[in-house]
Amino acid sequence: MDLVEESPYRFRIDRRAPMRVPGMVFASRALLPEAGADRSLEQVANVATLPGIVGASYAMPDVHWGYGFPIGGVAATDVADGGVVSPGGVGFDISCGVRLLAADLDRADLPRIREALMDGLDPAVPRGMGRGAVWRLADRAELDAVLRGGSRYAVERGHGVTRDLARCEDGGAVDDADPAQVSDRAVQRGQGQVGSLGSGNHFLEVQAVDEVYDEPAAAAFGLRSGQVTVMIHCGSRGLGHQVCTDHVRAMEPTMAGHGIEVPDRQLACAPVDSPQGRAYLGAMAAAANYARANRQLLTEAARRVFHRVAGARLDLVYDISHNLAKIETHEVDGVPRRLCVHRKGATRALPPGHADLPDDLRPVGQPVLIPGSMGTASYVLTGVAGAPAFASTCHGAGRTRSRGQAGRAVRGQDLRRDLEARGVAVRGASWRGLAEEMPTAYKDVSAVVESAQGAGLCRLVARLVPLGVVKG
DNA sequence: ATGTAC
Repeated sequence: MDLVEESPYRFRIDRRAPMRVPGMVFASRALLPEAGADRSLEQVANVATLPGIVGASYAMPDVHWGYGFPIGGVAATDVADGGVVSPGGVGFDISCGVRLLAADLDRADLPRIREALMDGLDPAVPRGMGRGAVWRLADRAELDAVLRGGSRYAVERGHGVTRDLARCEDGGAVDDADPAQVSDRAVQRGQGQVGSLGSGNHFLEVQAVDEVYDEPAAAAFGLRSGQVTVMIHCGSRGLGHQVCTDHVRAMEPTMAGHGIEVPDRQLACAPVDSPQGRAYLGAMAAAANYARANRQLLTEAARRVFHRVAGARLDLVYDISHNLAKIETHEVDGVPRRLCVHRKGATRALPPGHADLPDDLRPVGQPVLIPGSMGTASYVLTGVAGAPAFASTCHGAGRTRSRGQAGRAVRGQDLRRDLEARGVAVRGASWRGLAEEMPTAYKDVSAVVESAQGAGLCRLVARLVPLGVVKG
């Protein structure tokens, strides 16, 4: 893949047929995916062929190989110009995302209560493949209420406070969810998983604010140096996975009829303005709301433990997805256009002044939450004005080695011992799952966020370090 | 990510 270095942190893949736009990779030279080991830059070029794509096919500094689209990819299509929506541009874990809670505790309080907190969280946070959930839904009607209402429905039912919703993307629920487009099989898989972490890179972590880079922004977010925080990373579990599977299958046989040809079967798509496009977006919104309710219920589970063990409160800083497509208006060449912005392993980062931000955050910009790999730092960033890539930035460290490679390279027991020796308490779901998340299977998250800032995508606000991890 | 292949 030929890359042209436009400036530090910015590499172009020149347009050549059948690409409709160039590719644009935001990364330091050191973070660029290794050719041969990872085909994600070919995927960036493939995405550039999609009907209606505008600007460029973008890759964030944590880009790596994914299903059809790269993880760490952003693509916007023009709805009025035959623009498509593609389930592969969202990912299997629809509205997977991160929520950050701020405790009224200081890290100096932690040594004496940390083990009690971790022992309280361990049984209170359902996790692992399949297995258990905080909430048992009565019937399909109640699941439909979750699919329509997301965190708003959870709060209505007493799982949270109204203030939480002001600190959620979309006020806690995406509009236009269409539960009728969610199959019975997806419903069956989702019925018993609302309020569960899942597995893989999902976690609930007790952290401390280790360094503040931007005091006014941190203060507006409700964060101060030394404060204890809780980060929750999870998604839409089996329900979101089934929605993706179902709608890829439904789109495949309709593509020729829409006159769409793509270089990779995994780029299955349909015009936003088509029956298949609308069906997917309705189901995707429903799965997104499921993921938001999931994070809201896990928040309540953590709150109960912090209250019982430490008499402490947890206030929501923000909840943001990094796997989602949204219909948004952006200026393209000075003209406002309705775009379907796919962010897959990429985080929306609204700039200061944006109308969709709550009043108290509007002067600063949207909080962007970046989880690191297990045992390493996480970051809080904020959006900046005039950024490229339709107000998007990175989402995490980004894998460099597969799950299988990682699982063979280290034993979970050894990894846990190393983490505990470095002051990180570990409550895992399985030894194998722990091993697959070894930090050396990931890029350096600090280098990723520095590249994202260097590329003009966002600004650093604070660094968080782990004290204890409840691992999916 | 995922009842890690219907």
